[in-house]
Amino acid sequence: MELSASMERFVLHWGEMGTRWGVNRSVAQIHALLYLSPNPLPAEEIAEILGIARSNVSTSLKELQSWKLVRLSHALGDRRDHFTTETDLWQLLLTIVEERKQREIDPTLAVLRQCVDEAEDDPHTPKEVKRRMTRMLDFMETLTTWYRQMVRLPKGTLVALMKMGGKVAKLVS
Amino acid sequence: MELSASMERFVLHWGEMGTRWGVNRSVAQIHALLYLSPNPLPAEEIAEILGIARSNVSTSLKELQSWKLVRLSHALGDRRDHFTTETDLWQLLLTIVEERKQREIDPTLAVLRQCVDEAEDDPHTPKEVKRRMTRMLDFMETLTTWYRQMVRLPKGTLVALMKMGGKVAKLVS
DNA sequence: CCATTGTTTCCGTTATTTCTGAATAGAAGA
DNA sequence: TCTTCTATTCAGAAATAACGGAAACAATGG
Repeated sequence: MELSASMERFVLHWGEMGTRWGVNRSVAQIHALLYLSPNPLPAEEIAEILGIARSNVSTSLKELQSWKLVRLSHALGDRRDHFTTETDLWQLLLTIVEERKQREIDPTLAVLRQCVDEAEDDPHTPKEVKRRMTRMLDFMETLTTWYRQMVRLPKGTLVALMKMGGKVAKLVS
Repeated sequence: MELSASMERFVLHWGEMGTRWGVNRSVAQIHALLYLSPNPLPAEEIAEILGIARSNVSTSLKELQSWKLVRLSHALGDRRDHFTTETDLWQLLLTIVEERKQREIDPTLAVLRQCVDEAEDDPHTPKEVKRRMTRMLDFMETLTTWYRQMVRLPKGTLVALMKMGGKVAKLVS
């Protein structure tokens, strides 16, 4: 496959965005390419299209697989692995959020609990500081509780709720 | 100010999290420190506490100010600038989201529109690819529309909605 | 088995980012 | 005006991350 101008723009921009969110450029580019590609691509071809080393593609695909963003597939009569990514963007979003939660939010909650516990009866930590740590913990717990409930809803409900936008506010009043 | 063990843990972890989200370690550490600090801190003191160069603190504070996460303040009889950060975490979240939207989402939408336009009558871009670009654009527009409506609600309403959790789903059925 | 094809790992190189210390600029007070 | 205190800028050093190529490894088919 040869990239058209707009495909190239898409892929390059995605790579750029990746770096701003803590994902390296190659990884993000590969993800973008797979998202656009109508058919699964073998690593070799990804390397060619993006002009990066085959080994780099291998590493990046492993990374993407660890994020559950890329799946393996095979074509008849072809020994090579082919790769695809989720094309349902709602599902994609949920996967990314879930994965980041597990990798970053959960450990952060653990650290916060540890901080709050440790500070509890430590005379070196000012009262106000304890209060702020506790507030941060509570805040993040509120958000994750909300997240857990939202993620459990059927996807259709979720989409419908979002499309309602501000109208949900009526519920509160 | 001297950091207690739990304060140090908090600050270090925050720094670590920063790097995972595209914010550099010093910037995130300074933000964490200011969040904990009961009173505004001068740059000099921040440098001492965190053990980083004064110049680095200056740069990082500028960065934080550009994100609207840090404000300047002054103490009587002290020529030095002092710095504080938002302690209302809802407000903090909104600020970060708004800023990232402006810096990353809006430009991405622009690029996506450009991609879709350009691909429109370009024979080199397969039909399916066009469809996927369009789907991405629609998806991100749906999310930002939702965001714009949510952010307009009074903070109390927002909090209340979130605390309701999955119960809002009743609205849909 | 062996040859071939495909994949991953490893390590040195390159590129990028972050950080520091020195120099500079700017304010405030004497 | 001169001095002192504070803040910023900047060039290079240090640290980190990304990348490529070679070699090792694994799987398949003959």
